[in-house]
Amino acid sequence: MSFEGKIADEIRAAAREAFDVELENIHVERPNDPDHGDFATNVALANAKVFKRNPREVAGTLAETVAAPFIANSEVAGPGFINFRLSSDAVWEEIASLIRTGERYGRSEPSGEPMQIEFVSANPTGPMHVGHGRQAAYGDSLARIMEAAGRKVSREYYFNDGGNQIRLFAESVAVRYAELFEREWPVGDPDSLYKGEYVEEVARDLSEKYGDRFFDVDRGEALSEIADFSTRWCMDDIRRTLGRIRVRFDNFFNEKSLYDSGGVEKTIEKLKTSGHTYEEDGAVWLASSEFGDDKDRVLVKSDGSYTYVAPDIAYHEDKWGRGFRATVNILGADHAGYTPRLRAGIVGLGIPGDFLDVELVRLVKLMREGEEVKFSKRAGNVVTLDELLDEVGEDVVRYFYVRFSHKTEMSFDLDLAIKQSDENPVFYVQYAHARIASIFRRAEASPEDVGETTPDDLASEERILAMELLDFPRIVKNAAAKREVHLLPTYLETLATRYHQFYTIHKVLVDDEEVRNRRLALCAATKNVLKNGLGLLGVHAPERM
RNA sequence: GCGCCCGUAGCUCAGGGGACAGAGCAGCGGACUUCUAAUCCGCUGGACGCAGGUUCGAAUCCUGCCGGGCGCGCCA
Repeated sequence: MSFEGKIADEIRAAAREAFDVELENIHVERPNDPDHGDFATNVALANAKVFKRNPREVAGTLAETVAAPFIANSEVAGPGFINFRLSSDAVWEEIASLIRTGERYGRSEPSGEPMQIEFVSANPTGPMHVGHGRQAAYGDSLARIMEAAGRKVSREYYFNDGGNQIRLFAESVAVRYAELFEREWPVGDPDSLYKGEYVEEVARDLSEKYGDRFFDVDRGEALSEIADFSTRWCMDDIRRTLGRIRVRFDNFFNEKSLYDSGGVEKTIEKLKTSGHTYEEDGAVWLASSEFGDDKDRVLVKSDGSYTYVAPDIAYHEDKWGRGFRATVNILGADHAGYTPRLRAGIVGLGIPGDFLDVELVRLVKLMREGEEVKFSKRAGNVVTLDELLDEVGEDVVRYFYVRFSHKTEMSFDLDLAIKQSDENPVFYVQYAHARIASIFRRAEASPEDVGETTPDDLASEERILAMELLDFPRIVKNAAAKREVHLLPTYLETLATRYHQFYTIHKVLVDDEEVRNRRLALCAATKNVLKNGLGLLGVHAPERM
């Protein structure tokens, strides 16, 4: 059990003993100011009404009543806080346990329902751009954190390989393809075509593989084959890029399979039967406004084709059918208005609305030379994730993406990112790890070999470092519960600071064996936590820098 | 206009209803004969957007306003 939990138990017992009061929700926290002890609680203040006494007086009595071997000292401070200081033995016992636990330190026992996290889900109509990158980094890190918190997680990528955008993309490729043979491929509206350079690349690969055969077959058939080829090309490209930043998926789910299996049709029929649809102007509408949407939405267009939401509802029904009961959808913030209609469809099928649990990731504002770079996929002026990775490197990119709350708009200054890449906070954290590795090389010892050592009295920097290390499991749990990945980078930077401060003041490899062993143990513990923490973000913990 | 999100140091951002609001970058000044100076220490820097409310106590919770972002297609 954590120290917070143990202290809460002690206080509960003390309140019972001294005041015959049963306390609930005892809040124990780590104070910002080290002068306020290792832990503090506001129970006397928060429960002033229950105690019907002066908070300072209550705190004084509780502080006196609390008696446990792991508490070295408890005292009243300020308006009625109780500050606790742990015994060095108790702290050290935890550090020893931390080292023994190794890579499992910070991980919880399996608990909770299996969870499915859907993220990225970028359409295969082009390369991943910097906005997708943020969703990929956030989603994958969240998945890792959830797993550490004990959940079983399935990562899924849903991709749209049918529909209007795909048709447009296939036409775009076809036009380039035709150009390679100095022929024309007639299209409706040239302005709506995709324009990136990669379109030409796809066309070139297409021509290399199939030659000019698409001029001889039926246009619709040709286009369908070109669409298959082009979407596969893009998905391969996307998978390769995801691999670069160490993002993996358990399942790639394609929209087309829902058409092929008749799933979309079945879902629409079910919605019709349930009475939540109606026909108007030749289209089938979902009465989504009954379920909190601003207005009703079209499911089946008057030309018989489906809107995007139709297969997506079927997809979520499929998720439910596969037995998932806890899901998270990670979407770009530009999809905020889309959620209510999807939820309406799900509820219309009799599935609980909270089955659709959405986490919106704010878009990335790209700056170049102080100017915002506006981009659009179709116009082809995107900054791709690959370009960014080429320029600043995988660890920097992954770390930088999740350093800030996914809820805040993030501006990514490309020039600054390149120029300052060696000042990026990720190196600060990694450097602490590399420094420790260097010490163990020098000591010809392995962090795993560090046995039990007595704490003696810990120096201030040693104690502060130790307390920070012991906070790691709580940070992981909290990040999982709040789905705030950025709490980890924030924590890791604080931890690295504590280590660098310790390192500057105390030499590890001293002659005094007891001191040396104690400091090596702290190094081993720090190395372990840094590695585990960086691992949750998909960032390397280098042995040398 | 309606809905969701966001306003904290010059910039990028942390901040579990509590004890003097923090970090990094930028600026200024120090510290390498010593386990990696990609580091450390100090200084400068703030109406926590504004106004009310709840509370013993609000950057944090509630309401209203102001400012910004996104959404409001038979696009995805």
